[in-house]
Amino acid sequence: MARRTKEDAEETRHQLLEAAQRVFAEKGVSRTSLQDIAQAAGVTRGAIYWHFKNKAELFNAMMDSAVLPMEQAMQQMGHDARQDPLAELERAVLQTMRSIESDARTRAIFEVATLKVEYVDELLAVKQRHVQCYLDGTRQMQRSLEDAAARRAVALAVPADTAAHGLHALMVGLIHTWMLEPSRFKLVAVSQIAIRTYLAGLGLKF
Amino acid sequence: MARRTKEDAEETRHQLLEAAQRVFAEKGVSRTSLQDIAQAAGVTRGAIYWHFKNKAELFNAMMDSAVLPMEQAMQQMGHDARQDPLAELERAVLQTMRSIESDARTRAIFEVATLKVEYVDELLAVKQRHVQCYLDGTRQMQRSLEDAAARRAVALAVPADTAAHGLHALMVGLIHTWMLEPSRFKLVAVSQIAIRTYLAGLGLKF
DNA sequence: GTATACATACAATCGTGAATGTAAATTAAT
DNA sequence: ATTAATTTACATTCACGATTGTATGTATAC
Repeated sequence: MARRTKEDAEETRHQLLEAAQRVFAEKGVSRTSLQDIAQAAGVTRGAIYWHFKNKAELFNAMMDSAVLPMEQAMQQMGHDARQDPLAELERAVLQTMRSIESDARTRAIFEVATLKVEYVDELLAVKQRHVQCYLDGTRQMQRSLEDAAARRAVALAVPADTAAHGLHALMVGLIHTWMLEPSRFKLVAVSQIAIRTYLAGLGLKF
Repeated sequence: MARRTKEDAEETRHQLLEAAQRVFAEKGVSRTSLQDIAQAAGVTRGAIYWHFKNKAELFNAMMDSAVLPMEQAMQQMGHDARQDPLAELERAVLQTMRSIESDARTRAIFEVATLKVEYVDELLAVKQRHVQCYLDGTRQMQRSLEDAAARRAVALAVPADTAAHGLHALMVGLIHTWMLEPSRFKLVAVSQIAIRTYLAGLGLKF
């Protein structure tokens, strides 16, 4: 074939990301060949090698398309001093859970990230991004918890950083458990109860 | 080579499981060939095909060697009516965490199970075993929570099954988070605090 | 002697990356 | 405004190594 317009190129790039998400979720990352993705996107492998260096970079780009929006949402927490930091925290967490439970794209990408990829070799960089995301998340949570405790004039039952680790682990565990068997419970509903239970244990009430 | 005694055969089988654990943890499941494992065990692929049908069955056998003992420990919970079910629950959970944090074999296998395997195709059966293990675990936890509440003559703050889901998710999340970056926190110490915090939120005190 | 516990050899497939081809879109020159 | 030159955005082809499953060989324990 031949040269297309820039908009067309962006469109095929987008199609490739969509196809990758679908096929990765279906077959797992290591078992899908670039041929599989190209075919699902209606192009050949040549197109992939034009837009991405290799499978790892394609995978990275796919993750970015889902994770970047969430990171932004997390970053915005705590910027409005009039809001209760606890309410903001809960809102952010439940919004994430809602996306995972209801949005097919987000769910597929989380499914890949939790069950259908091996974090080795080239994909170690992706794991490092997860680590960074996790560090940022716990730091943000720690601040929210400290602010909430101060506003309520109570002391946290445990050190704030440890409390944040636990809260983060609770989120991660809820997502992983739900991914294992989504029919077992309602992610948003159970998450809300679990988080409020944990916060209550810290001495924080709504 | 040639026929060896039955004890020798068992020994090579054991060596194969050990080698599989090491190499899987190093390179990920999909990227390790049976040749890699055979070489690490000091035999050839023929030995593997003699003892196991294929890579999936070898993987299954390896998981069993680590998971079966833990399942037994969980099963034994609640069989002694004189013990506080909450103390038993905590003991079981922390024992698991201790194994993961201190025992290299257990840690390697959990590392593979959480970060270095894709649950697709032939390995879907392994995922189903995880699901079963998860269902058994939450059921057991639910019973312990109900018993503990009854013994203390208090009502749980939330439905028992939901409470169990949350507690299980907390464990899973702690393990996953720790695996991502073990240097970030002490697994046993943080787990104890997090679990006690959650239980306090349920209205249960030690 | 025979079944066992492997080792060795072989065929067939698959995925990758690079090389090469090519038609259309852009740009520059006239 | 044409035309020519040059990129662009892919498609096609090829060489190569890596794995897998199986088939067959073989020495030894029983």
